[in-house]
Amino acid sequence: MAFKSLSQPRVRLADEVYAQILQAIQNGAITSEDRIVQEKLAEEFGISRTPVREALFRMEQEGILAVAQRGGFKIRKIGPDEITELYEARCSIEGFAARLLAQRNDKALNMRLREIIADAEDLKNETVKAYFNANLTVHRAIVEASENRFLLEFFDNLWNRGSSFTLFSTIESTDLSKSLGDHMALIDAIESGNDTFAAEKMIAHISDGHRLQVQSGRV
Amino acid sequence: MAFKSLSQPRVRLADEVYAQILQAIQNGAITSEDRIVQEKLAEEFGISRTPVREALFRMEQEGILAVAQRGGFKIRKIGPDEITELYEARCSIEGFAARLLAQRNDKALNMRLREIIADAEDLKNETVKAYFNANLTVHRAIVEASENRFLLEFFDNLWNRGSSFTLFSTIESTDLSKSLGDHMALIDAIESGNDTFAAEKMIAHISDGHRLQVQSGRV
DNA sequence: TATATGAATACTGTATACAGTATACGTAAA
DNA sequence: TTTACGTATACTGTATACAGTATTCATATA
Repeated sequence: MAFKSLSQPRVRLADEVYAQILQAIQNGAITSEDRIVQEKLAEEFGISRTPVREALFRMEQEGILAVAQRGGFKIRKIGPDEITELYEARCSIEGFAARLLAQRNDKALNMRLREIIADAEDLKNETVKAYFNANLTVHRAIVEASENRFLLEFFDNLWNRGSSFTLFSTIESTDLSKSLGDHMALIDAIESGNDTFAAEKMIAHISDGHRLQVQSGRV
Repeated sequence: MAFKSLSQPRVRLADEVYAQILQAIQNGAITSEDRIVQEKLAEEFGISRTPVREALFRMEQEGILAVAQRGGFKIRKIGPDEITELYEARCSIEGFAARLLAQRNDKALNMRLREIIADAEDLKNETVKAYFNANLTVHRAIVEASENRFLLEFFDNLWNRGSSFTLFSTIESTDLSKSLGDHMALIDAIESGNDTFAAEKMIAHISDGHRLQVQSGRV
């Protein structure tokens, strides 16, 4: 009789702290007005400063947090220039992912992506948060399907920044039906097997999203 | 009379440790056979474990180091699949940088890039290391010129991995004259103002480098 | 000779102490 | 009332201690 393996990597408090801070940023419990101080957070968690400090450094390195005036960290805000660059970086990562998928031209995979898009856009609640998650699910599925761990790591890096939540949410929920068509058109382009065309379509899609951002005045 | 500002950010030991470890990896003082242990390194540096530990975590997060069997870290090796993905990620980043430069079509900038290429490829010593540095200088200049901080961060992330030194060195130094032409051809493509063409040229150039890697049997 | 077990050592995660720097606040003087 | 200065507090970087887990080694037994 075989037993189930009990071997597990050692769980670190720093990782749990990281996850909780990230969640607090995403659900608004920590805002861009807040100053995140090692000692204060350690007291809140009831642990020592060491794992808190390690988690905060990791988030700083990932661009989620920045050093605050008077000590501590804050959610890293980005200006219009950096927002443009963030969208450009998305074009680079996700455009190339589309290119790789078009080269592979895997029909079953493309069908699966269509299902993911349909599922993700079947929203129960048309809130900003629900829309952000749907958009993230779709775009991440495409990059994940490219099976390139670096592109996925860079994608997560871009989307995990605290400001991304508000940035990448669709501007108006009334765009939903339009957006649904847009995503399926991406799979159409991938299915064409033309890698440059697929990349261009993804780049155009993301650039459109950026244009909507600028037009909304949110930046 | 005005005085020179003395205000400087606080220097951290962890940053100095990071720089020294990275340099030791690049010049071969630390090899892929070595196991890097927090306590051992702290003793060598004559400091406590805390800054060493922070530096090692940072390198692990950047993909330079990986957790070793029996404790400690080692240089993160990558297999053939990951090498392919690393070149793909380069295509994504550097291809898009070329695209942005073609869109900008700044003649003075392009001239400056030509000078950088000529300088970088005027090698005094045709060693693997010299060649790696020349190649890095050229490719990084192009990404830096794109003025997108995310692309540059991702570029550095890819090139800073310990294995990158051997990966991205040109196979044979006799390729030098060919390589020199290749890089200038990239600027030709950028100067054409055709963004898709410039991107394709960069992608082809990097793919060629990957093909040479595979043919050399180094992977 | 091979295997099992106990002890020693290696290594790490976290807690806490200490020292230094930055900032805020209260008070006194102009 | 404003400014300057001293003190208190905030905050952080690093050192060191402690405890737990993993690995290695030596010895005993089969």
